[in-house]
Amino acid sequence: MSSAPQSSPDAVRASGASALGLNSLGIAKAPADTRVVVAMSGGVDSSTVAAVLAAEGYEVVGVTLQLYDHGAAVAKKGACCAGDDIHDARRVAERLGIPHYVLDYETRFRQDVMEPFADAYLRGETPIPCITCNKTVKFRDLLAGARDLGADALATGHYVQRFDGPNGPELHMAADPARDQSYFLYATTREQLSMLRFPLGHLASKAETRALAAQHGLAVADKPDSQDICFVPNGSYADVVRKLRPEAGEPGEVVHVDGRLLGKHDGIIHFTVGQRRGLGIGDAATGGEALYVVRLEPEARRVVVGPESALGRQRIGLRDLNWLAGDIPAQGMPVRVRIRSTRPPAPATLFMTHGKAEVLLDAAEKAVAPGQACVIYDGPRVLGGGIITRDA
RNA sequence: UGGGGCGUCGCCAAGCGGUAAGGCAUCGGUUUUUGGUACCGACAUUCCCAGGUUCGAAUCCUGGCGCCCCAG
Repeated sequence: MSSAPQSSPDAVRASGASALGLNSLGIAKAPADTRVVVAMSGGVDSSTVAAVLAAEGYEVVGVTLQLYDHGAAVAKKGACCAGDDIHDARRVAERLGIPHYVLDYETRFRQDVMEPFADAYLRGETPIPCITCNKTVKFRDLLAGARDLGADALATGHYVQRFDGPNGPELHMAADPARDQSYFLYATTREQLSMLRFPLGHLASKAETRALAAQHGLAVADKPDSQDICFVPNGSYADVVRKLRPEAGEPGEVVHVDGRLLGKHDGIIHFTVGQRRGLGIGDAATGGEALYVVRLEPEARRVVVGPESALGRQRIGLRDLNWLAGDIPAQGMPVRVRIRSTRPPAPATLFMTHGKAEVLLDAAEKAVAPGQACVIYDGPRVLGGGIITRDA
């Protein structure tokens, strides 16, 4: 027995949880009387969640969202990948003997995730569709669907932890820092959090998840991790943008920060701040130094490039702030922030002035891209976050 | 057609008789539940062309060709 079943998968921090009669999901009911909807993507993680909860005796209902159809979204011949994953989810549910529903969310996914994704690129931003998806389709719509099904909780396979703190639910990083997905979930509201459960967040590694999957005899135990944008099958997100917004792809100029015209590009949507490769100015007199995209000027359809030294930014404006903690003092609040998912949080100060959130990094970070998320932490706890704006 | 300089990978560039550095770009891969970054690997049997000298030349000689500068 590697992982003791009695150790709660969604560890409840409040001492004496069991004394209060709470089950492993922190709900005051016996597992058999607790209905949990599991968002099953067809991958290892969510399948394992379903298996573990079912084994603990919960009344598990599997739900899989049909979000897109490759045949329609992008011109791709052959099988529908979304279909394969749905099939995998169904097989897991069958094996576990739990009911399984497939909800057709294609329309709202297109409207709430894919189109905003394309529009962001047209504005010269670099969107994170996964965050938009979590925020809308999953934790707004699916959560509502779970309520309609009479569920007590909605569980997912995300690597993030939820604790019941003194002032309500808290969102924390996963126990395994290498696997942590809190960057993608900062936009979850406290209300959503109260019903959400993340049973994998406390695991020490993904290997444990795969081991659990194998233990429960799941065929998906060895399924490769998913990566890249789910609705972009061939790696070319620009194709998807053009398909959704035919007016994208207007050519423009590539200009050096020192004013020199270096060349032309075939659409601002192909670029993001910090990007080095694919600038198409190899023959230009660059003095042999690497050039990066420093900023995008969508109005002029201009891509401004410069040396690595021109990439730093210390002040970051945020919009659409989601805040999960208490008041932000007028004189600012010392925090740590992530401006990309793969780096550890860096020290900064958060200011709230005239209802506008702004972050001042202790040290400049390179390649801060508008449209990306800036997630704010206090140690492992997620305090909130927002979308990086273009203004400095 | 007087004088001087130069022609090495797509771009920049080292080499100066001993068997083609490096950077940029490009391509491939790894990392990554976004984009991007970073990292790893691949990238001139050949040095404007043709002869010659030499055991051996991108490096020396001769002749072409092509650029650039100065003077006319």
